Amino acid sequence: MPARRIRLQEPMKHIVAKLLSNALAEIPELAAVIGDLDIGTTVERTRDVSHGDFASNVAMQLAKPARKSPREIASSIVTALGDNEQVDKIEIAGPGFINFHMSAAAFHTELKSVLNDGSDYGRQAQKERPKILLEYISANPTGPLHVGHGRLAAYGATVANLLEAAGYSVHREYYVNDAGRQMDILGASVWLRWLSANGVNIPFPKAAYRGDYIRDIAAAINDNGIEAFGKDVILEGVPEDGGDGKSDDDKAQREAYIEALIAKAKQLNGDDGFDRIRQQALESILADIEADLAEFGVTFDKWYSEQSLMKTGRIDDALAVLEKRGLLYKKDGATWFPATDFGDEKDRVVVRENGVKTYFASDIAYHFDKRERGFDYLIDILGADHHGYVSRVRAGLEAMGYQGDDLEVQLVQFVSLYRGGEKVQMSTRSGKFDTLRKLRSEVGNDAARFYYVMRSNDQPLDFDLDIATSQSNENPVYYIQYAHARIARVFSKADELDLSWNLDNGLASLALLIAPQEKSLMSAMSHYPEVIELAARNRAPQILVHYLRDLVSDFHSSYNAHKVLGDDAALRDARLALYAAVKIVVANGLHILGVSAPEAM
RNA sequence: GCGCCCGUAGCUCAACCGGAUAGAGCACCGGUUUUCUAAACCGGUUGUUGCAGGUUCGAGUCCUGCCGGGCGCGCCA
Repeated sequence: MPARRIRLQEPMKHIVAKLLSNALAEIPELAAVIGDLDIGTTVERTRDVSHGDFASNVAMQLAKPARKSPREIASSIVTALGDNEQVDKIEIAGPGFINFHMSAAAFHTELKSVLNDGSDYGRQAQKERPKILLEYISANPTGPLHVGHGRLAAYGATVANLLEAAGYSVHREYYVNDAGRQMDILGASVWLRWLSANGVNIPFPKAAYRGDYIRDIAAAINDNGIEAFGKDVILEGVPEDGGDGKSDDDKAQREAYIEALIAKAKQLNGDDGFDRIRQQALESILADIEADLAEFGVTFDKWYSEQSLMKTGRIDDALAVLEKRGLLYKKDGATWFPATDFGDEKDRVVVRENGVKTYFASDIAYHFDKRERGFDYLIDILGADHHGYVSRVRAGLEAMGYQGDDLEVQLVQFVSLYRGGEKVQMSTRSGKFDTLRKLRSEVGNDAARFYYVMRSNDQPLDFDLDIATSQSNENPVYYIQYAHARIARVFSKADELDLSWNLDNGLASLALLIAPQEKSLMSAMSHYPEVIELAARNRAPQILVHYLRDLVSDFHSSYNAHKVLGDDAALRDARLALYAAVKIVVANGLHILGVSAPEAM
């Protein structure tokens, strides 16, 4: 089989932009006032078919600098545009829009590109820069992922796919908070559950990790060398646990209790012994998270460990850089970073009075390290509750000598599950439906991936389990997948009927596709590369979701209106060519969303 | 109190660095298959874009104030 030649076709929109640029270049008085206006951004798809296929508002944009009326400018541009085989008609309309009616030949060319490029259709040529580092999820490794992390996962993975399709190099990274106090709490939690399983029952701290998975980890750890100390030995000198209340006293007492037990765990097991428990717990949880995500189609180029950041001295290095620049000061025994000098609202502690470096110190070092590793542009995808960190991490980057603008943060709002019209409670204790794994097993990976990105990330998401699991027309993910399966069925039916598809004949007969449904389907299909570009630029997967639904709707209309496997071979082959192309576009779009494109349903 | 995000049709949501008459799905009503998958299609109804101003050729989109909701404001992570 000959290698298929991949020719990365520019989106149709760029064709129009290029025509406009060429025309403008021929009009000196306009060329002089374009400035940094990007002609491409003036071109958009029309909403109304009577306005043609594309419209540009460039004449309106240039009206002010050129000090002429928009229509006058439009008129001279249209004259300079002249004739082109890809454009049937150019009109000036409304306040000064230039409307382009594309030729059938232009759409046929696009259809051929789809068939030629196949799974690469819609992919743009590789850009050298910026090299993007996309960090997402980065959930603490203290337990299984919950449904909120699922949204971060689906959103991050899809944005990464979109950016790659748009030609960027994307490095996917998960930051593992495997250092610090919470790891101690995790270790102590597992230790106490292990003791309990070995007959030593210590009142389980309210501030510890209480999930059942902790017992499972405790049961599974290699406990060689761990000793079941007596209750009185362990509790000696340890204060009582605090109450359930939200008062500062209760809180402080709960902290004191777990803190004392952590100290005891280290003392009795030795630092090495406790470290072994802690690391086993961590590895077990990380393995679970990684497997969970892999099943969900979410993978990373690097799992970046906070421990490694410490061990390699990068945190100390970062603090040394700040120190050298005079950007650290002492107050109340702690070391502070003057974040207010860089636009944050408060100064921040980087080393606590007790000598322990804060999470923020790691964060500065980590983001500094990202830039030092050669990534030009950093995107962090965070839960909406983390928005307070944005300005301080930016401040850190700036203090380290980079631009704050090098860091973009996309915040993802919370997820609520609904079943039977009722909000599903997700507290860990009543915990019917808290984990991503449970959600995936109930609704399936496809529906979960799809629903998570169906809404804009800055809107809270109401995830309706009834709709996501229903196999009906209420469920958009099935609607789209069904179109793909339907097309696959047409081709297998053609084989059954011995109506083998002649591609060349089909391509030569595209001019027969003149039904309104077919024309709008061809037009819709040609949007795809622009949709990818737009969705990538806006970090907005829902744009792709909406597009696919619209595209598929056009397909279903066409399918219902026109029988494909008819007697007229030329028309049949042309329609099969169209459907083959639609199938490719649907598959490509679903692939970016991480949703399967089934051949049969 | 201060900061960030949000407010669009009965419901859930779109709307491309500001563009032409603000669009879909669901729900509701009626219709379509001797034909390639009816998980489909066709037709019908839905708006003071939270409120009030401002910026301009043009505002759901930008600015100001207010109302309503979410989140954040630790020597926690």
